[in-house]
Amino acid sequence: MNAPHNDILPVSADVVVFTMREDCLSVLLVPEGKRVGHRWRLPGGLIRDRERLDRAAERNLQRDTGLSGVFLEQLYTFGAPDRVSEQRVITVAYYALVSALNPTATKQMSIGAARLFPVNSLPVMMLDHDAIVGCAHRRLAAKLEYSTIALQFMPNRFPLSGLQRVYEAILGTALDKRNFRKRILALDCLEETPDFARNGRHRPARLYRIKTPGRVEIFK
Amino acid sequence: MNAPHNDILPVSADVVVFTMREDCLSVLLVPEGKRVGHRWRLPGGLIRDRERLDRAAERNLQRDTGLSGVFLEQLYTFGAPDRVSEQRVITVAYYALVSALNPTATKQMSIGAARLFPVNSLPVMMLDHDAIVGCAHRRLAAKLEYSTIALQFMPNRFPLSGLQRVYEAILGTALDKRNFRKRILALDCLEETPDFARNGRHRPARLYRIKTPGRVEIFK
DNA sequence: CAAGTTAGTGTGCAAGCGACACTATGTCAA
DNA sequence: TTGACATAGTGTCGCTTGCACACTAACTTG
Repeated sequence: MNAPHNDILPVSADVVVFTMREDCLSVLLVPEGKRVGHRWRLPGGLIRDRERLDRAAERNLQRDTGLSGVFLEQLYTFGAPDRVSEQRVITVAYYALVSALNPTATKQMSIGAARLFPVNSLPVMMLDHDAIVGCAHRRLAAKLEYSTIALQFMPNRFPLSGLQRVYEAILGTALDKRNFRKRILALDCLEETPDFARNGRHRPARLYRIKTPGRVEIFK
Repeated sequence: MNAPHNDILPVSADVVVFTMREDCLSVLLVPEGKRVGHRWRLPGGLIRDRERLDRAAERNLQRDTGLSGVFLEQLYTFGAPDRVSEQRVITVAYYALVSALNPTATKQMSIGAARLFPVNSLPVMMLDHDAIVGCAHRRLAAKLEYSTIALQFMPNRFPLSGLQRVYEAILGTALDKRNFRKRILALDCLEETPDFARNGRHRPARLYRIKTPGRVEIFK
């Protein structure tokens, strides 16, 4: 019996995976079908009976893209019935942040048919997935102001200018270098390493490391 | 066939209704059953096929409590399977704010078996409904800082001291009168009326009115 | 060694925030 | 009528915070 029982609905957990590619905030999408001219969709899929919501998001993300062990937070639940053609689906949307230079994640992401798209030039997407991406982008930008969430994009060691480029890519605006450094260092969430990044014909940049990796601090 | 189909789940929309009673932030609950010693639960119920999520919240809220036309926002979606005894239910939680002196709402609320409980002395509740109320309370307190959401609790005309008591009840802390008035008036969301509240043996208080009722401003 | 490129640093001003105490105006009771 | 009581209403000062703003440092490469 495939027809939905009354008041019992399919529920999917879909994930907006953000990562930084070439200083551009990008989203990981998977093809909706195999034909040419297909649309794209968020990685995700149906939640199983007796499965935790966040576990369902992780599982479907791994199935669709190979990614696992990433930072994941619930975003919003979408469920307007007019969003669908045939079968109504409720979507519990999550967003994930992936470090750009995480080799494991990068390898995982490049395995399947998934592709990265810059958030400012997204392809045609299934259902209301474009609205979900927009919602996630706004949430992410808002969280920059009162949390250390942007550190999730950073590799183990990085220069402050790299972090600044992350902020600028998400916010879509340029930031003053001095004010940015003052503000970030005042958070007391980074510490100097003895090392420097030597690349390019210019002065090397001090590398920093996150004091408590994997932990997102909220400050009001 | 009542057993759930695989990957098809019951989804409920439940509502945390906040209102102010006797200067105390309170939540509207309905009895889980009719026996003595029953637990209490949030008003809410299953989402129907082809029904918008927020419409389902409104419909179930009206059915359980008689309330309608209130301020309603999505809170979070809860769905750990261990939260349940028999049947796993996913809950899309909403929160609603009701003006204390709204006679229509007050009348509606007093019709059924629903009862108001101060948020600091809640009864034993079904499933994880206590966690949902806690989550809603934290969200509400956070929104006081960057929005005019508290005005949803106020009647048509009210003194500033009344609004201050709302803030204090939600935050659980006392606020300085002069700083509070400065801050609220600086938002430019209220305007004086020519009238005063004359109650009690003391100086009457100027009554204010909301410039754009029904509209919650966000200021970052 | 000159040109090019990014790293790194401090100050001053304006706005906002919190601490803080007294006068004003009504009611009510003696 | 007057005194006691209760809440309304008002301004300043110091501190912190946010923002604008320009130059020197250090490396690479030709």
